[in-house]
Parts: sequence; structure tokens; C-alpha cells
Amino acid sequence: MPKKTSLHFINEEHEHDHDVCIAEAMAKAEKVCQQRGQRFTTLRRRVFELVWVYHRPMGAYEVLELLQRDGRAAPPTVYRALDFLLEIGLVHRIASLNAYVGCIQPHQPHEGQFFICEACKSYAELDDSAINAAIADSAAAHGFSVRQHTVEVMGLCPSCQKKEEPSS
Amino acid sequence: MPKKTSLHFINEEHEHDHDVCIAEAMAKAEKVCQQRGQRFTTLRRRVFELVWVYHRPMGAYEVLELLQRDGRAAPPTVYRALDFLLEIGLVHRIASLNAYVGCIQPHQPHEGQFFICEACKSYAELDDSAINAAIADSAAAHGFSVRQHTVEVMGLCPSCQKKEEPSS
DNA sequence: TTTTGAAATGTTATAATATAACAAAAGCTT
DNA sequence: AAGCTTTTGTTATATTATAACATTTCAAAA
Repeated sequence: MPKKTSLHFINEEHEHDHDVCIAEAMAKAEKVCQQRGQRFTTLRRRVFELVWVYHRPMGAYEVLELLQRDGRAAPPTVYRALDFLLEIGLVHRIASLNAYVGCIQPHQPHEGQFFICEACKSYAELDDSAINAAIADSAAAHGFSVRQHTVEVMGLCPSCQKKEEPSS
Repeated sequence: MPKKTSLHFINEEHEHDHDVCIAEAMAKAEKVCQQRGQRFTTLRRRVFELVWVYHRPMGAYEVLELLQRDGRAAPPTVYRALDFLLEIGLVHRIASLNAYVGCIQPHQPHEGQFFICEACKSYAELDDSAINAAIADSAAAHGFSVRQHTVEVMGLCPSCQKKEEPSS
């Protein structure tokens, strides 16, 4: 049985209080940085916010465009901030999309598994023990020593499935 | 229990008969194309060979360089051939490396899971039923409908683990 | 409070990966 | 051989990411 997690599949289209959602993420992020003695600078905070704004995987250059509304900014600025956030686990990179998402449970550096809706771009982050175990078992069976894993599942979230087949 | 597969973790460094290995892959590829009524042209055949040559994930531009030894060639040439091979399942793309690998069991379009050694770059392709099941179960539990999944596990293959800790 | 050293950011240039658009060639089908 | 489709060639450019070095910021020591 997969661990039951409280999944979101929420993005801008879905109803929820964005401001609260972002504020919570921000508060957690703040704490994580403090605990690790890292500086949550204005820029890093802003990039973190921007990754969260649309509640979907964001390309680095998308974030850059948003950032540029505040003033001048160049790619390294965004990439450095993203790298920082990635390292301490505040955002994750979705390799198959070359995109970045805000971490739903920021605490310490960790990996997750991602379910990503190809229709509305909402996503859910899991840390499913059954998936982890299956990978670990398989690795063990083959004598492979795991350092890191990437699990990205593409498909349709519940609400987009309904839209796809409207009664047919 | 994960399905026991006969894993390779073989690359140029390891001992095995490359020519035979490639020839077998080529023969299977030929058959797959025939069955699907697709043309396995000289170019496609060559690109397929080149992906296999080093028995490790190959960047498109690496393949391009090799291809250029035969004569003039530009990026679209390689990408088109790779896209063709990807579509019919003769190669796979490793998203986290922006690289391509030859498929070990080409039959029909399919996904796999990949274990990739960060030291020697060898890789193993699996289709592990336990991993598949864990992902399917988790998706089902959350009402997510899966179209495609990416599972890429990075770490050390058995022989590189031994080299890393030489008796310590 | 100034100095100073490390960390962060700015800036310019460029590397690496991938695709668009259109022209030419090759390979079937008649 | 004509005409069609598929494949490949070619040029240009889009997209993603990093290198290298200059400047600024910030906190801690003097």
C-alpha cells in the first residue's frame, strides 16, 4: 500500500488561497535557512516566491522574465538563486521539463517523486515509501548503490481527467 | 521481491564482445523496423550504432561529432534520427543527463527504469514490475492517470563500488 | 566605527542542447 | 518517367545553462 499523502494537484486554476499558500511556504523556507545558517536574501526570497506564484513547474527563463519586472536581471542571477534553493531543498528540478517547482514540505535536502498534470500543469510532490522501497530493493538486488533518484510521472490530475471525457 | 533481470552494467571498460553486442542490437532493431513498416535507413542505422558504441549515455552532440567523421552533418540530422529511434523504442532518452542510450530489449515502444553508474557511466535498463506497481498504486491512490514515467537512478555499479573503497 | 574578508550579486560573454523552416534528394507507386 | 511521400541537407535561431571576472553587500573583527 502506498503511503497516503495529502496531495494538492492545485495550481492557479484551482481554488485555494494563494497568498496564504505562498506565505506558508515562505515561512518554512525562512526557518530552513535559519537552521542551516544560510542567508535568505531578498533575491533568493523573490526567486522562491516567483517559483511558487503559478504553482506549476517554471522554466528558469520564465522566472527570469518575472524577475526582470522588478528591474534588470541576467540568467546567472536566476540560476544562482535556483541552485541555492535546490541545494537546501526549497525547490526541486524537474529534469524532464527543464523546470523548477517549489518544494511542498521543505525541511532538509531530499528527493521526491513528482506527478505532473500535462493539461493544467499542476503537480504533486510525494515521498512515497512504496516507490522508494521498490527502487531500493531493485538496486539492492542488482548490487547497485543509489545516490540519487529521479521519478517524474506525467499524466492527468483527477480534475483534468473529468474534463477530458465529458460523459462520453 | 523485484523481478530479477539480467543486468549488464557493462560499458567499454568491462569485458564483453562489443561487436557481437552491437550486431545483436542491430539485428533486433532491423526486425522492429520491419514489423512496424518503418525504414531503417543508412543514417538511422549509423546513429543507432553510434549510440551503442560506447555503451553509455551519449549526448546528441557527441553522436553528431562521431557522425561527422563520416562527412558533413548538422544537429537536425542527429536529432531527427534520435527522435525516430526514440519513437519506436530503439533508444531511450535520459532526461537528467540530456543523453541517449541504446535500448537493451527493443521490441515495442516502452519505458524503462535506468540505473546509471556515475563513475564508469555504464547503465542498466530495467522494467521492474515492483517499481511499476508502486508507481501505479500511488497514482491510483491519488486519482492520477499516468501516461508516461521517468525513473532514473544515479549511483555506483557493483564494480565501481569496489574500486571506491579499496579495503578501508 | 572603520576595516576587511567572505558571500552574494551584477555583468558580459559564451557554451550546450534543441528546433524551425525551407530546399534538395531519395525511394515508392503508378 | 511522373508524381507523390518520406527522408535528409542546410541555414538560422531558439532555449537552457554556465564561465569568468567585476562590484556590492554584509557581518564580524579590530
